Amino acid sequence: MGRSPCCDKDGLKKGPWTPEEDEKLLAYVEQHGHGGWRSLPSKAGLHRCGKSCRLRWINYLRPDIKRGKFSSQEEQTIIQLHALLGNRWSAIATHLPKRTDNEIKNHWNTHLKKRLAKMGIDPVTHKPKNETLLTMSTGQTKNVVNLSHMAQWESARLEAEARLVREAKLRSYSVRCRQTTWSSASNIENGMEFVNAASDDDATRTASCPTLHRQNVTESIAATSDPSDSSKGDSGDNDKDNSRDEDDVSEGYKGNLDISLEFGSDRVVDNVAGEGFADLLLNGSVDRSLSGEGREYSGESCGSHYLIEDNRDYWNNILDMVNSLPSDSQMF
DNA sequence: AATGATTTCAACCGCCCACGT
DNA sequence: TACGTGGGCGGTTGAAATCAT
Repeated sequence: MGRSPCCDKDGLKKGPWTPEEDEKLLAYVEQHGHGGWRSLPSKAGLHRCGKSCRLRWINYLRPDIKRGKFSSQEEQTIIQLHALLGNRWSAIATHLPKRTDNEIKNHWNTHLKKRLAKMGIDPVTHKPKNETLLTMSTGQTKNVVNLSHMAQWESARLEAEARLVREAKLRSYSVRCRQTTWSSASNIENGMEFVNAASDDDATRTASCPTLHRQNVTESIAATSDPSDSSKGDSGDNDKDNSRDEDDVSEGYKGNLDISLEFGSDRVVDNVAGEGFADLLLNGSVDRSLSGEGREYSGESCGSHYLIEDNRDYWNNILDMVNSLPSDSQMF
């Protein structure tokens, strides 16, 4: 199906925005709010395409935008999220408050990508690029190699989360934060927490209510502390408090994981993907999040103590590697 | 100081998806 | 169900800024 252009191209201005145009757009948005971009230009007295107006607002005029140099913390976050999410800039941007996807994308392309390349890491796959890397210290090499494995695993899992969300949405679930037994155990293995929210929109808006789902994690662990139970899988039998629908979701989650790469709506994935990870990266940072500080559970209760240690070391090393790099100017 | 090369980043473009009719 | 529309996304472009010679 074809579609008409978003606007009549004739007579519309392109290129850099003038201060006068900015003023008009700002004034209009302040008075009427944003949205309705197609009709906005004529209403605002702008000879611009609606898309152009939207972009200008989102990337420049929006009041909650932070401009200027990226902090090392922000750069770390971008690198780590890129390892997990790839070029999903909008998803990455949701974890960098006040930064736009465009800005992040530009920063990646102009700085971070080169930095990783300089380190011998393929910025696309986050895998070591050549054999020279093998001469690095054993631990570092191991961790870099692990990155791709973990990224692939996480991608598959996040896709499964997305599917779960879609299925849940279809069943008209009410919005809530919850944890399935399976996801609790596996997320703890990775030092991460995820939420199976019923609505992707609400999953985005309400974030993951970190406090609440931390509690849920603890509760779920307590309920499934017997490794034999979790190894049997959760079909609802060992989680009597859950509704039938929730059991269905758990089943779907487990059943779909292995085929998860076949499907996926990026936007849904993005929404889901970010929640726990944002908490991990921005609030707890790696050390705190992975060390289990202030939490009740232990990795061993899930039979995965070594995984926690492994991943913690792994991420710490990634951070160390990034931190050890001099700033852009020194490096390049 | 002049000039060419390189880098940066704002903006555009085309595509995709969700939603309404 | 098919179609039209709006909004959003990621890739790319090109002018401006910066750097190197």
